[in-house]
Amino acid sequence: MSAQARPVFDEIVHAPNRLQVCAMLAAVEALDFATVREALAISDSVLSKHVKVLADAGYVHTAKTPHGSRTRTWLSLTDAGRTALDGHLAELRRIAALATTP
Amino acid sequence: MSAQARPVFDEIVHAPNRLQVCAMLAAVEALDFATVREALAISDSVLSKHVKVLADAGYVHTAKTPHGSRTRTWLSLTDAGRTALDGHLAELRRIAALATTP
DNA sequence: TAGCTAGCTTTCCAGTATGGAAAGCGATCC
DNA sequence: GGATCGCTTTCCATACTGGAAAGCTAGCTA
Repeated sequence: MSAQARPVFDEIVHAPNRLQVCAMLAAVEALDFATVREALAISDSVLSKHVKVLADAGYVHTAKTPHGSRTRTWLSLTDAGRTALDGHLAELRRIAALATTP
Repeated sequence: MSAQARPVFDEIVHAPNRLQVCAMLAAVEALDFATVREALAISDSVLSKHVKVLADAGYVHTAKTPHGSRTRTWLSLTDAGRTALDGHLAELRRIAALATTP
């Protein structure tokens, strides 16, 4: 799966919080907004803005589903998002490899 | 050697250009200013500022040596720098591991 | 129907980071 | 005394972050 993606440094994915969001989402089908927000310990507004950045980039898909009486927003990584994350992680590995004396 | 450093996310190391500088320096004894600047394809001022940030954090040591008639500035990772880099890479690996479905 | 609430969104408002260009500076070289 | 090299620092403009607060919508509740 994330075997050999083309190493591409992706600024959108690199931001600390977004990197974590992407990594969390990559492991599962979907996660709801509140779960991610609590995992990262950031405010609603901040997560909302990061999700918007990822969604605008086409990396994350959001879906609102009725949950009990309320609505719940589910976040999931799109194919493009997975490709971007894999590529970015590959680039990080490449850079990390520089840190190892030949 | 960078086997199991304590995973600590380091903002100073995380910035793209600085991450590369640290990774490059980790692999060798030292590199000179111009070599690093060309490798990253950034301006003098930008590299100088990043080096200053790393030096202020105690992560990089700079030394000027006479080279021919001119002076050359050598950059090298300090022990603290290596520890920070190793810890940061460990944290990135930890995050990356989240991206792998259990 | 008029509130009230949960669950995001958007706006507002700093504070910080980044980058290039240009000006500086000390040490040669001519 | 210039001109250069090799960084440093300053200047300036843009972009990113984050929290607080105001907004919005849908579904209760009285």
